[in-house]
Amino acid sequence: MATLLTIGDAAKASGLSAKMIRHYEQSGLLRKSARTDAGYRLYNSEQINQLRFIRQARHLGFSLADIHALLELWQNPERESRAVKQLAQQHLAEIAAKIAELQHMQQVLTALADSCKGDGSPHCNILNQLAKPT
Amino acid sequence: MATLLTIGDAAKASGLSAKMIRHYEQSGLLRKSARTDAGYRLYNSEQINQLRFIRQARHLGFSLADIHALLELWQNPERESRAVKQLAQQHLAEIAAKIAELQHMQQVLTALADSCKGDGSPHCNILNQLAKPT
DNA sequence: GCTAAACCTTGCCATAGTGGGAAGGTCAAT
DNA sequence: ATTGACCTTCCCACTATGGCAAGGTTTAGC
Repeated sequence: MATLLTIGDAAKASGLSAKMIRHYEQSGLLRKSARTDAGYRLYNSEQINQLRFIRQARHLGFSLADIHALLELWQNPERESRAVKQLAQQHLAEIAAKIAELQHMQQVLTALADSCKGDGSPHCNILNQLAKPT
Repeated sequence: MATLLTIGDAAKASGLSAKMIRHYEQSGLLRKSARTDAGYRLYNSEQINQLRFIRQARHLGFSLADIHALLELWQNPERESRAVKQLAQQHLAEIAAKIAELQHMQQVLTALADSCKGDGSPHCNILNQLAKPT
């Protein structure tokens, strides 16, 4: 039997918020769902799977644009896994870049914080360093 | 002598964009600058130093709200370095949290990508895993 | 049958930080 | 006087998410 869920239940089942499900539909990530006579959105189990897919991809940090592409690949039996892997690797490169940037901040700021006594006196190397003309 | 720079030159001198300098003023981070008769903003060397301060703090990933606080501490001779260090450490905690999150993504996605052949066939573990009901 | 709670709908606004662009004024050099 | 490079303000865009408001619907209790 086809169990159809309203958006609130679909949200619970998928781990997304109802708000975001509407947003994904509106931004073209999801096709428009069926509606009750009263206009309530209804989701079948295949759509619930799509929502889960989206949630997991968001968890991995994929952008909505990437997820759009991933969804299309997923639903295309003619896909080449090459395309999927390429998306993943591009995303991995972005992740690595962000990590590197954050680690640089971490390193510099840790050094600064270590050289600041953090007591009641006004002297502070963090401020001095920020103020230093590059 | 008081060398006054227009916003474009102040941007070059500080490494910020003119656009952002206006934005920082508008959002209360900077006090309103002097103006020429024609309404052009003018910046003195102390203000250029503030702009550099902001740029360096942005470089370390501080939010504008944090920078607001840092600027006030910087300009307050009565400050306690404790307060500065606390801001830095809170920010370091956020950085560490973001790094951890990204590293988690990295780890999971790397494993998935490794298990995807990336050839001309449709089979792909990345998609399978994303589709798996948690 | 009525009412209240818990849903649902759309639409607008906000966030943080940055960029783009338009329409118009100004200044310096030719 | 003209031209190009400035400057001004104002509005819009992005990403992904949340909040709120005004209104319709459904369900449960009385």
